[in-house]
Amino acid sequence: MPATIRDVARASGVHISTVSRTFSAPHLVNPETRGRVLACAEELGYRPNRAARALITGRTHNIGLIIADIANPFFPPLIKAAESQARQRDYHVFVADTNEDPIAEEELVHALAKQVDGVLLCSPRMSNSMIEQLSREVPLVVINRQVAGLPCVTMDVGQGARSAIEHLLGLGHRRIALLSGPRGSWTSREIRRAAGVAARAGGAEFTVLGPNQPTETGGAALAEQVRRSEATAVLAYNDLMAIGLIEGLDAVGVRVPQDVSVVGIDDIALSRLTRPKLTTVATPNAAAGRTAVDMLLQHDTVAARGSRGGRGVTSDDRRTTAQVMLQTELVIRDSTAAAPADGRNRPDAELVTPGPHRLAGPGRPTAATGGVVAS
Amino acid sequence: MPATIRDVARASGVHISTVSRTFSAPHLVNPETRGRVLACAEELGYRPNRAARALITGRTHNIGLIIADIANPFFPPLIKAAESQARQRDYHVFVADTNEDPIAEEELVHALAKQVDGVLLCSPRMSNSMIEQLSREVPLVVINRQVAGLPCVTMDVGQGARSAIEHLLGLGHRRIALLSGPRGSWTSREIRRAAGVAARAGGAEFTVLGPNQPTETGGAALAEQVRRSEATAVLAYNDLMAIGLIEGLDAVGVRVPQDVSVVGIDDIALSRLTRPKLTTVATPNAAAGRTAVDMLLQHDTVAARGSRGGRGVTSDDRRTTAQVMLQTELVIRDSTAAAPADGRNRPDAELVTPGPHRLAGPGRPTAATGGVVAS
DNA sequence: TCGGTTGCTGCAAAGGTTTGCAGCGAAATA
DNA sequence: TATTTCGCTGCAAACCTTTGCAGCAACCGA
Repeated sequence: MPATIRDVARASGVHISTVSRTFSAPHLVNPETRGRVLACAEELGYRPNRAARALITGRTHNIGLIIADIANPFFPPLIKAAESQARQRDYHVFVADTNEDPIAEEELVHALAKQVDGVLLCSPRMSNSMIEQLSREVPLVVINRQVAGLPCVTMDVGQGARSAIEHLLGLGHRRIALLSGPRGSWTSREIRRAAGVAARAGGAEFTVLGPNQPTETGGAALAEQVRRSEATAVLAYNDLMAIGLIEGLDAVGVRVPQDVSVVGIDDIALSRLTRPKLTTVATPNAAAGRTAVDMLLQHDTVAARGSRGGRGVTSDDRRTTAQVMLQTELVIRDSTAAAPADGRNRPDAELVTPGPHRLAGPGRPTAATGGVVAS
Repeated sequence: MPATIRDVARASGVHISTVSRTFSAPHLVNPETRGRVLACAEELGYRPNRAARALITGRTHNIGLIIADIANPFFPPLIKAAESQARQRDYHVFVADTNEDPIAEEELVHALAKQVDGVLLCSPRMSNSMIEQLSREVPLVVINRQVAGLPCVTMDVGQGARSAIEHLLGLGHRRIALLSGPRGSWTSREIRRAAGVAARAGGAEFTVLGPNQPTETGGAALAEQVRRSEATAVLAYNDLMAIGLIEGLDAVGVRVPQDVSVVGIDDIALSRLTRPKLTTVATPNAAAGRTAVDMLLQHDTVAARGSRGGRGVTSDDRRTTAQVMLQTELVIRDSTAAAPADGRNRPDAELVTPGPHRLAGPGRPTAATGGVVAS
C-alpha cells in the first residue's frame, strides 16, 4: 500500500535510480527532472524505506541508548540531550530500559545490534569482558564507566566524592558512612575509593553500607543501619538514596541535618524540592549525553560497516578511542550542617544550620569541556 | 564482517533456506540437520539480520512509543510497563521524546513509520485530523486521548477531577481555581469540563488559569495569580504543577494547606516525598502502557502489512477498534484541609489538617479492567 | 507392484533501495 | 572537423532474508 520508489519512477517517467538520487544525491540530477520527481513523490506520499536503505548501505541512522532505569530522574536529561544531539545529525535514538539487570543489558545489545549503527551503553552493570565482547558486534560508547580500549564518557565522581567528604570534614564530622550503589557499578566503586581515601586522610572513621538498590526505597531501608552506625554524616551513591534515607531517618526520629548530615550525588531536579533541600554533587549528564553521541557518530562516520563502498578500511585498524571525563561540582544546600558537639543530638545544633549557598561558580556546571584523556 | 545466513549454510553444508527455517520454523527441519546448523551458527556468531527479515515479512517486531516529555515522572512507569509487555511477546519498544512539540510529534511518526509495526502515541498535542492522517501511514494506538475511529486507551480523569472537586467542596471550599495543562491536551480539556460542572453543581466559583507548561516551573509561575484570585483551593493539571505551585506559594507566604488547599493529578512517586504530601488523583499509567501494547499487537497480528503471505486481507476491512477507559482514584494526603473560615489565614486552621488516609480501596488501583467501550 | 503420503530439502523469486559502470547527447577543446 | 569532457540518466548487481512450490527418497497400505 505505501508508495515505493518504483511507483514514483513510473509516475515521473524516469528510472528508479534517478528517484533514488533525487533524495540521496540531489546534485547529480537535473533540476528540472528533480522537480518533477519531487512533485510525484509528494503526490504519492512516498518516503524512502529506511530498512531497505539500511540493508544496502549498512547504516540505519539509528542509535541505541541502553539505560539502567528510566524511572531514575538522573537519566532523562541525559536521554533528552542525546536525542537532540542525534536529531541534529539526522539520527534517531531508540531508548531501552534494563531494570538494572545485566542479563537484560546483554540481550538488548544483541537485539539492537542489527538495527542501529551504534549503541550508547549507560551505566552498565555487566562485566568488562562482556562489554568488550559485545563491542565486537556493534560500535559501543560507554557512559559512566571506564573500559580499556573502548570510547567512554564518565563524570568525575571521584573528585565529587572528595569534595563532599572534605565539606563534611570541614563541618567537623569524624564518623562518616557511605551508602554504596548497586553491584557492578563502576561509579559506585569510584566513589567508594575516593571517599575512603579522603575520609581517612582527614582522620575520620569511614564505614561502607551496601551494595544497595539505587532508589528511594533502597535509601530508606538503610535508616536503621545508619542510626546504629553512629555516623554523623552520610554520603549516598545518588540523590534518590539520599532522599530516601532522609525520609527513613525522619521516621526513626533522627533529624537531618541537626543529628546527621546527608550528601547526595547527581543533583536531580527533585533535590531542590525536598525538605531539607539536598546538598549534593552535581553531575553534567546532559553534556555526557551529547558527548557520547558525538563520539559514536564521529568514528562511526570514519568506519562504515557497510558492505560496499567500504573504502578499503581494514577491519582491524584500531579506531582512535577517546576517554572523556566531565567535571562535577559540589552544591551545598540544607541537608548538611556542623557535626553535633560530641554526644549526639546537641540541643542547640540548629543554631549552626547554614543557609543555602553554593561552593563555587554562579551557574550550573557547563562541563562540556572536561579534561580529555585521549589514547 | 558479521556472519550472514549464507556463511552458516556453507559451513553446515545445507541450503540457506534450511538455515532460515532452522530459526523461523524449526519443526520443518530434521533434528539432526537442525543441530548441525545451530552449532555452526553459534560458532560463527550468526544472528538473523532483522532489517532484511523485516523487508520481506513486512514486520519489524518493533513498536514505537512517542512521549511528550520523558522527564515528566508520569511517563516512566507507563514506558516500563509497555516495554515489559512488549518483551513478553518478543517485541522491542523504541521510545522517543517530543518535548511537548506537535511538529516533532509528526516528524517522529514519519521517521518511525517504516521501522516499527505500530506506534503508541502518548498524550499527543497535535490535531485530531493530523492523527487520523498519520494513522493511515502506520497502525496507531492513542494513549490519553480519544480520537474517533482509532483505538485509544484513556484514564478517567473526568471522574478523577469530579472526585477531587467534591472532596474540596466537602471541606468547605467555595472558590476553586483550576491550573490547566498545555494547549492541545485532551486530558486538560476533559479535566476542565468535569471540574467545571462539579464545581458549579456544588455552588462554587470556578476560575481557570492557563494554558500552562505542565512542569514544576509552570506551576510555580502561577503562585502570584493564584494568590490574587483569592481561591482557597486549587486543582492542578498534574502533580508536577501542583508541587511547583506549592513551592511558589510558599515563596510568597501562602501556606498549604492552611491558607490554600492543593490537589494534583497522576500520583507520581514524588507526591509522597514532598512536604506537605500531595493529595492527588492516582492514574493507572502502568496499566495504560500494558493495555496499549496489547491493543496494538492484537490487531497487528490480524492484519500484517506484509507484502506476501497476506492471507487475502483486503486493505479496507475495518479492523475492530476498541476504546478503553481506565479508572482513577482520589488519594487524600496532606495538601488539602478545611477552607479558612472566611477571611483568609484563620490562625487555628491547622487544627483541622487531616492525617494521611485514602478514600477508597487498600492498594494502588489495579485498573487493568476499566470500563470497556467497544465500537 | 503401485499409487499415495510423509518428511525433509533445494530452488528461485521477491522485498525496496543504493551505486559502480556504461551510454548518450551536447558542449568545449584542439 | 575530430576528439575530449561533462552532465545526466539507465542498467543491473547487490544487500540478507523468507517462503510457495517442486523434487526426492522412504515408507505405508492395498
